[in-house]
Amino acid sequence: MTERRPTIVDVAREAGVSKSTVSLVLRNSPLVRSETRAQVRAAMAEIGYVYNRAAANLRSANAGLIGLVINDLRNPFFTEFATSLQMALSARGYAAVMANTDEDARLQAQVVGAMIEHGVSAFIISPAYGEESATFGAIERAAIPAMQVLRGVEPRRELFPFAAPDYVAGSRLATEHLVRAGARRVAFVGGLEGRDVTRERMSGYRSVLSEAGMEPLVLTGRASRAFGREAARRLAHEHRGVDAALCFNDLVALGMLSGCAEIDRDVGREFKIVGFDDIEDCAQTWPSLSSVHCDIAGFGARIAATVVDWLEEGTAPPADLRTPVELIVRDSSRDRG
Amino acid sequence: MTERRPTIVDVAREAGVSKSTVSLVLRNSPLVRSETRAQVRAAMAEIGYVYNRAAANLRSANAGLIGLVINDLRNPFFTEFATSLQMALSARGYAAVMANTDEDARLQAQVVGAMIEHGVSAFIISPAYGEESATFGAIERAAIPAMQVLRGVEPRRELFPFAAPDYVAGSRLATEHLVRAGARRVAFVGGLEGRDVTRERMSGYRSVLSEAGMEPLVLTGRASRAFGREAARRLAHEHRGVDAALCFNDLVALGMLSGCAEIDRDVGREFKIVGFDDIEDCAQTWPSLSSVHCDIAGFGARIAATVVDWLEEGTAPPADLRTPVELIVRDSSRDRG
DNA sequence: CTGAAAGCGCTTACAG
DNA sequence: CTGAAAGCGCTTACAG
Repeated sequence: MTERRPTIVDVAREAGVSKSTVSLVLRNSPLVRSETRAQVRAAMAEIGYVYNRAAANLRSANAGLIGLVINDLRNPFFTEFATSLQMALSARGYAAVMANTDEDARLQAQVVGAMIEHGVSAFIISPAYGEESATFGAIERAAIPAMQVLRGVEPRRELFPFAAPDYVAGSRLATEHLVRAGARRVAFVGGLEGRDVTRERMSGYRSVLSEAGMEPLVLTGRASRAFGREAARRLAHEHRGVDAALCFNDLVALGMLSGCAEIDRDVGREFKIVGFDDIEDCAQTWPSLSSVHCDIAGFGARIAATVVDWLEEGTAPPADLRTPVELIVRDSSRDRG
Repeated sequence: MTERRPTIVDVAREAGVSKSTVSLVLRNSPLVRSETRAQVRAAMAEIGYVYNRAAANLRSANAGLIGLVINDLRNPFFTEFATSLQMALSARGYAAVMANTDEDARLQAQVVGAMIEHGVSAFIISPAYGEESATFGAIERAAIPAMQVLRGVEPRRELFPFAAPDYVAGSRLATEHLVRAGARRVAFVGGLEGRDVTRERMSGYRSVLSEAGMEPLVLTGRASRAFGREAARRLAHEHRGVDAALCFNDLVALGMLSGCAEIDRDVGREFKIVGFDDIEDCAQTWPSLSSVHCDIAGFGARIAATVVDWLEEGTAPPADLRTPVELIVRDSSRDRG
């Protein structure tokens, strides 16, 4: 089981040509006569040749490996993003080295270092908050193209272009919807203080409320089901006037749904909830969950295309790209029957 | 931004030694005097040297890249597995190239081919059902160690060792629990007919029921929330006698929970539900979901260790490894207050 | 303990 | 259209 893999020299011998010719065939060069090409291909099949990209990469560039570094790969929003991105890359002939950093900037710097050693051609990174200079400094020194997605922590956007769904527009849409649906008091629930994404997802909420002359009420906290559940209880006990909530993300909203079920609070008529991201679960819960649809699958595919174009055509992405979002209204924010 | 990366030759020049010595330092060889080692390390830091694994791999073996091929990466069970595995590999100095195959055997063969070109040192594969020979044939020809996990589709287990949680034991535990809790009629819900995993998760159910002298009722179907939801309705309308269900997995069970909420069927006392896998959501729903805990995070870490040992020590994994499972009883299968 | 040389499997000019 | 030669950045014996 451990005999040596055939190389282009073996193929050349089998096909009766020089190894340069084999190399040209591999690279689909038009210089090779089609007969010769066929001969070479046949020889490759015959002896079971497999291309060695590492060796090729040593001479040329573009290893065809993309590093995908994600702050929380267990969160379904990021999972969907990473999966869609990986599949789109694969369709374009690229493989993805993926790593979860668990929101740990130190771990992030470490995995990025490892990926640089592995010779990735580009990075796509949804960064952890915290000490970012180790990570981006290393990428910069290695002169590897890198995009920040979903979150931007490194301010030099010309060097590390940023792309994300339009969070501000999404929170506007959701808040307008709640106000129009008759909510008297709308809370914003979840998301950690001081982070850009929280700020953006809150800002549309704040401006709509202020336009409507309504008072905001913000409960910041971890973006988890557990926090959402607890928040549902707190709102019911400490803020009886609140009859609607825009959540930082769907996990918080799903937690609130559980919390409301637990305290037997009717969601839809009595209390309205809108999530953010529109992960798959939203359509399957009872009641189903209204959410800001970020088309994260499409976003992933788009980022894949952007990065591949960057590598292949040299067309750098815009410094700050926002993709459109849309509100999906379901039972959690409307009267049903 | 595009100047050439420093190589060991540059380091050697800077440190005033030969490039062989630099190489020995890189490989932590004890042959190098510690003073020299320090000099070399200082030189590397000074000029910003980064190790090029692709080049190293050309001479030696073990690229330190592991291929992780997963049938459904969006499913939280597999996400948790892949993430835990990747993080454990990373801690051991390995990077993971990951790909989702979306249950498509053709796509699987394609990504496996790409990973072989990238020179992965081993595969860990949760295979799609269907035509497996293209995939495993290619791995065999390339002589790359490969483990099948969670599902076994290739029968030659000496060549492609298999590991999974003990599904049979889990379904026994769950069924015994339901019977002991007073269920009169227990259904098995979800899982596609004819697949090994379905068969195993059903077999413990069947044997316990037969020991208890109870009739089985099986509703096979996709392992999705949507199917579970529909099944909850069907059971309520067409099989009124059924007062408990063991689900193929947690997604089906979560769907049943939604379905029961929808038709206002009380889960816990009136109707008992147990899921399988114990994904994170189980503890957060209302009512919380009983489930067979597979410790998938621990399983992922264990597989990482197994494969690394295989590569580094040459200790091949057992042909068929089953890891223990445990039943977590929550509100969905007990009377609460 | 350290250095000079060959070679891993490719690609890239450069001749022909 | 095809071949001979050099080189990518490392590691590996082999001398010293």
